[in-house]
Amino acid sequence: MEKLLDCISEEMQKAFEKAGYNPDLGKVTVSNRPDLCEYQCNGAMAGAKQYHCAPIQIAQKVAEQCSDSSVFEKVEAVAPGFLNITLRGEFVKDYVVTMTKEPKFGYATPEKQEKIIIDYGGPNVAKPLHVGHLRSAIIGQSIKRILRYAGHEVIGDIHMGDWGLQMGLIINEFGIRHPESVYFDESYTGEYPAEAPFELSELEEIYPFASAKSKEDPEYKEKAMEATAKLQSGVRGYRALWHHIMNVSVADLKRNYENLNVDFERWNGESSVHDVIPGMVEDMKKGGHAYISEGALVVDVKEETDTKEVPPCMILKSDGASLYNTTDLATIKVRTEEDDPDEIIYVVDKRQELYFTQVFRCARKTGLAKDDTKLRFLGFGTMNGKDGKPFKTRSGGVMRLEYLIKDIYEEMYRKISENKTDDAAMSEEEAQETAKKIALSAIIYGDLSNQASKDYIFDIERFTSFEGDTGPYLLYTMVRIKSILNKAKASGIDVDKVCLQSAYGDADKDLMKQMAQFGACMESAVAELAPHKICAFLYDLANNFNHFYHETKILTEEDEAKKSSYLALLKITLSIMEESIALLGFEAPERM
RNA sequence: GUGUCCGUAGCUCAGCUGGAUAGAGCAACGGCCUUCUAAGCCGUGGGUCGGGGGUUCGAAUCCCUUCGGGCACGCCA
Repeated sequence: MEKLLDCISEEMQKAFEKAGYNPDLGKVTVSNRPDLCEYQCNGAMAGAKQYHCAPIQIAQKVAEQCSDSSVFEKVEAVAPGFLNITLRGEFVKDYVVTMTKEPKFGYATPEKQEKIIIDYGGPNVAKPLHVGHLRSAIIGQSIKRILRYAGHEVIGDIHMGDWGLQMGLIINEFGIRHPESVYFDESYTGEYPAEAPFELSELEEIYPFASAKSKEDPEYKEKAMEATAKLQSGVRGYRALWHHIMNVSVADLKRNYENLNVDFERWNGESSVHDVIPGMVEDMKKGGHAYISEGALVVDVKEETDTKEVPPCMILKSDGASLYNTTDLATIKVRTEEDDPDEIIYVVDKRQELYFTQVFRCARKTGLAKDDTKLRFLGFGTMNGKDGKPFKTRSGGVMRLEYLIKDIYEEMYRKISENKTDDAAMSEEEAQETAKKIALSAIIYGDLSNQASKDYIFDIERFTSFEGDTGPYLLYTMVRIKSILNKAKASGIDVDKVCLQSAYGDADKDLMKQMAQFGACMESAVAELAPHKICAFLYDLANNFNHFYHETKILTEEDEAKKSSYLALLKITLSIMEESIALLGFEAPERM
């Protein structure tokens, strides 16, 4: 359905036309002076020059044309030329009623349904997820849900780091520790054991150990590189070991991402495009795009309009090895051939912007990506600690994502246990489930309510205090609504039959006006890939609701029509909130 | 050095397709629980929107300049 502001603007445009002015001037916006009016139109001032008269005169003439509108309750011309608009309660109420009858509350989804791949997550195999992985996961997942809501076909691909030197490091170190292991016996031709020869904990210990050692010991690093080469060339034992590493590691990654309510349709990584790299490189050479520069194979990606120097895109290092750009290009090739997406979105640290500019240009130039495939870089900022520097643990180390989640969960659990205001005590199981939901809302909302592209400060104290503009505040609001609806049911009211009657006062009218912004909110969130717009909308909605809640006695209301209308309003508020927080990636408990 | 992003209340941030008295949250202070969950609500104090020019009837918002900061800038990812 049409957005609320568009409906109002159309009405205003008619008034401009009737008054003899250009209808384009009739654009209406939400008032920035809510004490004066609900909506405003500044077109009279914009048009003053065009019509060579004082803006207030135009405004007055237009206002006169609005007197018998079914939309406007009141339109006032105010100096120097504002048009201050108040809507009819009936109009707002009817709009909201229509919303509830439409799918997705009347949000008009884009006409063209696209096939979109989102590349996010980007964990490294055999390395625990740390806080640096949080943003990509949460933002990517939310965008996936938002785009699906808009009707697109969306595929999430985790794009693991599972093929480079890190794997060689692990295999090499494992070989040093277990030289007798069958995987290193080159004469062995039998089946390898199905069971992995290590536990996750050992894997997690090996990698940082090997990584540190390789930096100090060149000979050790040489061995690890040899192991990498052997793996990549297909040595059986190395491949078998690699599969074990993958299985153990991926199982753990899945578990961790599940805790964040994050999932992927594709668990591909660098390894999955390894085989297409040689052919791709050949094509680039044959096509005349790739040439040797300073020993490395590169493709020029400069453009005339550049305001800065854009270095060439490197395809192979001077030692002939592939690198990050190579696998990303090969991934584009595979995706184009297998999926032929309309768009690929990369949810990656914003510091990689230049690299992706190079990769995108190279992919276009060499024909790996079709001209009409959009390649979009969505860079996110760093998650900093209270000191404004990248987030660290107290001891200065990198914090594991698991521990961060656990800390917040425990704090939540403690609060729930303290807060025994409810008549029936929670079971242990319910308390844990509830704490989990609240903790997740705190983490996700804390992240998504910031603009993705900006750095933000992740202040644990603030996030565990849960007051004000936070996820738990939203959940609390929803739990309140659920509680009232449950009590209404218990008192014998058929909650399915209640319906919106009218806007009785400012509080319920304001709440309805806020709901009516849903379509516009979704539209901009989709267009700009901006979950924070949904956060802002939700926060406003919750504020409006809480204001209404404190102004209004609902269950004790004696006028049945009013009571029914209020209860209907609660139901709509709740369902809009439920649908919205689901797009962010969390859900509300029954009580808290 | 080049490019890029940012600089708004004590702190963390909105607002930035130009509009009327620049908004939230936290922190501070003062109210509101015998009545639908006080993780809430209402109120008070707090800002020359980094500085300086310009465009405009009107600038936090657009342009220029300057200062301060982050980040990136060919063999890491």
